[in-house]
Amino acid sequence: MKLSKRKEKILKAVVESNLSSGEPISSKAIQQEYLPDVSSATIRNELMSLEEMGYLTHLHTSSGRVPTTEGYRKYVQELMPTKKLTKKEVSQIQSNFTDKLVSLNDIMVRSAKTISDACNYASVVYFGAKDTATILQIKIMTISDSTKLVVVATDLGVISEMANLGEVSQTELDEAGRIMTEIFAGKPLSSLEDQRYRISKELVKYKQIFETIIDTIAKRDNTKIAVAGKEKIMDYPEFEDVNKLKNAIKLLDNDEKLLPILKNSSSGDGVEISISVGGANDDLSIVTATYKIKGDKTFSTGVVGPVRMDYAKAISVLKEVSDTIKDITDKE
Amino acid sequence: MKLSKRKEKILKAVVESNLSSGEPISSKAIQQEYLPDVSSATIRNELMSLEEMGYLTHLHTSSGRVPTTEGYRKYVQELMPTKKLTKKEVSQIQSNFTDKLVSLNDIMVRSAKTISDACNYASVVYFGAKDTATILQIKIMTISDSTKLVVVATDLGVISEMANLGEVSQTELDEAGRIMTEIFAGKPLSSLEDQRYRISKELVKYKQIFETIIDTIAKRDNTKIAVAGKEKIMDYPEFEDVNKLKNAIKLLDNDEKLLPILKNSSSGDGVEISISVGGANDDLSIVTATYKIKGDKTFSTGVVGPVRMDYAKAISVLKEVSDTIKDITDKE
DNA sequence: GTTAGCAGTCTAAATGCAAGAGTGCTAAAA
DNA sequence: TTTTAGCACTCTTGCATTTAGACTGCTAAC
Repeated sequence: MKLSKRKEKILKAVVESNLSSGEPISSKAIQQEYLPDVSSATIRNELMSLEEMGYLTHLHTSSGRVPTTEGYRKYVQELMPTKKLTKKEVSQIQSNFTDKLVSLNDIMVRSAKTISDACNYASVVYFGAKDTATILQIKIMTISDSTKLVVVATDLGVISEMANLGEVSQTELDEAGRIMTEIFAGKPLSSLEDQRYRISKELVKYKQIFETIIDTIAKRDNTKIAVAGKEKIMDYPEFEDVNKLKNAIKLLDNDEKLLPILKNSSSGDGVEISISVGGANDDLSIVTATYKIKGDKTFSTGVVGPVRMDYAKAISVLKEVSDTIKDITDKE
Repeated sequence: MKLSKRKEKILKAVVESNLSSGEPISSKAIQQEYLPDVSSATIRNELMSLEEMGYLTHLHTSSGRVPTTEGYRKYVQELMPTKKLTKKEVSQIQSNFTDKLVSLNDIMVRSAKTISDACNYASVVYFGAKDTATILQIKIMTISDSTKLVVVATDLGVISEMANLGEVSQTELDEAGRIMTEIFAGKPLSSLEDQRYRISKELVKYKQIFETIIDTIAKRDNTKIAVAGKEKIMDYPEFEDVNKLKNAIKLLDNDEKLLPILKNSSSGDGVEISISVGGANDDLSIVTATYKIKGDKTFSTGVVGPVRMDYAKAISVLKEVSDTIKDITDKE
């Protein structure tokens, strides 16, 4: 439904006022600060109408208006001005990616840190590409009698993990690596898990080695999400409430909870905003930007902050970071 | 100063009551629950005396007594009963270390998780041994044209990290690895940093490679402390206060703040208790256990919880974990 | 369609009161 | 000298009441 110009102005005023102060706003204040040309009574009428539409709400009879989640959504979708980052901010972001990133983990961790620093909220990075990264080569190296190092090189970076394979000669390890490379080269990383059954049946000789390697890589993959800047959101006034703070931290510390939210909101390509995510976490918003790199590999970045956060800035930062990552990974 | 038997009993009663309830205790309650043989008036006199000595305090005229930090200290040092872990608890702890640990990181992370789970507080692990681990071998492997994998094997486990060394042949890498092994084998890990100047001067040919490797390993080493179970302490009632909660989380999220506390309290060998650590963090206690493994390498484990925590249990858990780690590392 | 004006509602802060908890002191008992 | 009973005193906590102030919603006039 299309709002009248004046209703748009008023909704915008309510949201922006709430964004900066966190307090409800009265009809009189709207008149004084945003719309001096009409009377507060007229604004009151409009407010009532916007409230009926579900964009605003009322805490009690004599309190000013605050936007509903719906109101926020309308704002970010239709009314919000875009914000351009300053040159300084852009170069600040880019400077975090000047040295070459060699492991998948590096990219995630670095991105998360960069985003969080740039917009002063917490940030999450989900590198969906991790599952679909294309395997290039698998090597196993001898470290000590029983400890071996498994290295999986992919088109997006390298994963290396120690594994305890027992006493196996380097010759055998080389062969095992060669065979695994033959089977998996060109396939996505996730195929390691998927084809576990087939492999262990087909290649009886190295069954034990394969299984250990698959377990090791799979285990390593458990930390799927990089989170940065948790401490940053603690200072926003909405988290003066202990329970809200606890909820926020528990969410950010828990990959299992975070993942569905991230995956869900990043269904489309591009920027998506989820306001009031999670049942108990009414006070958290997540702005996500999902991009494809190297063709079809998803890369989701997100800013996690209070519902009244600077959405415009968050979006700009995410776009900048995503573009930078894209540049890096596609260049190679 | 030695306390009379009765004063000891009363101090013990106040501390233990406070430990379990978190509330101040009155003279009458002490009489009923701990010392039925004397009147509450007598207890009141003793309480006054203990207060003068600095072990107890008073929130206001008509409130019961709570222990001071000094009182807690006296308690844990002289009055606390030792607590034996149940068989179940012991095997629970040991079961976390059954599969072989191959990297230094593994040991830290696993220990932290185990401790936190066993006593339901947050835990920190500082593997001082990391700096002094003896280097056994250094290898550099080719992953792609420019990306190489640096592997440093030590007596305590392996460190592997990706580095961008540019286009160098495997032959050269082998030689560089061989030379570095020759120089560093038998020396502590920290010598990599320490001898940076000497090396880069002595071995001009591989200077670039050496420096990159040293940087890489040093960078990796930045995360010196493993922290686990942050979310566990959030549910203790003392952290209903937002600021206390914030302080606790900020401390646990900040290695730079944590390290001096850990290093400091683990100056001696064995168990140490720091109550009310950090200026603003009056409500956190850290119980640390520091041990030497493989001769002279320090390994500090710690339990971080509210001041009124189950110290006896924490100590037992730390001892058990430390013993287990010692077994593992010394066996090899 | 817009506005002024006002009654009505709700909050938030201040005030006062009563009940209860626990101490500190005194004087008597052991 | 130590212990105890008893009581006055202090402070907290919870509750009810009041008051001032902030806004709205409605009505009637512009």
